[in-house]
Amino acid sequence: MNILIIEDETKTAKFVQKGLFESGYFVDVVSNGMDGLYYAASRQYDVIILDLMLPKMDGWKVLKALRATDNNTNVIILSAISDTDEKVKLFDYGADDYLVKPFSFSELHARIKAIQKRTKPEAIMQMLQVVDLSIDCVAFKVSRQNKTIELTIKEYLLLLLLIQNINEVLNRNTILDKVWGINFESETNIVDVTIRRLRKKIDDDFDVKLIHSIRGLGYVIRDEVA
Amino acid sequence: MNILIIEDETKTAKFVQKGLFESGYFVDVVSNGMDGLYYAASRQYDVIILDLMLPKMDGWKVLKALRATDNNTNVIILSAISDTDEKVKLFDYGADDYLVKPFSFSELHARIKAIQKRTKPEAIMQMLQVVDLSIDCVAFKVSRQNKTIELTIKEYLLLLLLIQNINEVLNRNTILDKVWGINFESETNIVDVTIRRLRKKIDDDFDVKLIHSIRGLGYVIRDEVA
DNA sequence: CAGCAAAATTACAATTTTGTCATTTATGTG
DNA sequence: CACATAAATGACAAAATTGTAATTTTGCTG
Repeated sequence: MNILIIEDETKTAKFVQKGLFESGYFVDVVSNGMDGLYYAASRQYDVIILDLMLPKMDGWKVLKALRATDNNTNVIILSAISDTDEKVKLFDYGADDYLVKPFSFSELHARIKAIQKRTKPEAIMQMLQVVDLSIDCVAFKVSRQNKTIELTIKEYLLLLLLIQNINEVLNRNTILDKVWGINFESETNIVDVTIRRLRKKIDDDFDVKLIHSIRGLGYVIRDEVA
Repeated sequence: MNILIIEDETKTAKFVQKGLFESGYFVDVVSNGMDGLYYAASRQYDVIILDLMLPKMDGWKVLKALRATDNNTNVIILSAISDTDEKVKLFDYGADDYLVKPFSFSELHARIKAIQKRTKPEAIMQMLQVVDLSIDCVAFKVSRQNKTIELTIKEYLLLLLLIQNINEVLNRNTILDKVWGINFESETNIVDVTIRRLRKKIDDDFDVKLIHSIRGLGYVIRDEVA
């Protein structure tokens, strides 16, 4: 997932870039329209975030030039004002979404995910979601409530297994088999330990717990209140 | 994974129940057709294992009644005899599989897994492919010419970055930024080293090289002959 | 509520990964 | 071909991950 940000206000650009990078996107930033057009032409982006007010060539012209060259990358417009007429005209020009400054990162992120879903329904498949936890399988990124969580491979594979079998209790032998490839009798308690380490990262700091122990059986991640 | 066993022979029922439970399934057992229908209606099962010979209401009637109520849970029939006509008729009635007594537990288990696979199509997975190298992002598996390759996280992220920008030369700073999050000047040669380690695993044993160095610029993975 | 077994937790040791640095090899240029 | 520079390589140390084992806590059952 590649995103191009065309924005001259360094503060906004940095803020958006940081957030997107942490959410697992690849992000390029340019500070004027000319550079933006050049980047947009030379690489395949999934979304372009375009500020309307830019030096040299404003956002309107950039958008027009983009569409004139048959580039139909999704464009999200950042505007300083909320003006319905402007909005309508921008959509006519081929904008895909419109966001008024100032905005929160989660707002922007929601718009991007919505666009992604709209245009590439299968791309969303690489994102798994449970309650407020999301996994980007491709980028190997996990986050809960927009907070990035760093997992090790074992923790990640365990989490993935539990989520792919959501609401199903998996016993230790099944987990040992799928995550560690151990399909013979074993005295190890590595599942317990890894569950512990995973919980520390994805559950300890949150009120709603995702991982539940089922005494005598195993573990389960639930998205329902049980 | 919930399974309902409708079987009056205690011995067979116990034997199947034990095996399935130890394999991680939730199992309910009832000993006659009436109870079976009642259970099937009140809970969502993934598979129903139905004996043909039952007191009160035989397996035929149970199956018919099930399908009449639009319950299309997968049904595996247990029959005492092997009869092609019977089999055909049962499939007409809506059975999903057919097993002749006596059977081994592993036979039954294989049928259950087959049905599972048939009804729940491919798990959510994203596959990336370049030449003869493929990446299963979800399972975190990489292979080339069907040989499994074990990568570390850094190697994996580097590979992914190169592949997501296939045929594009990425310079060291870009790579440092995207894989290591280092977006300031740095004297490190970790990119070179990790490229080396990656090559050892994905290129050294193969004639066609995927990773190419571009002197003065950076690295690229190509799927075209250059 | 006592006793037991399961699960959680912690500390520790073994192993693997990661990054640095020094050295060697390769490539392009005059 | 000699020089300069870039890239490749190998050895090492630091850091992180992984698995084991012992201990504590929790939950169930009589």
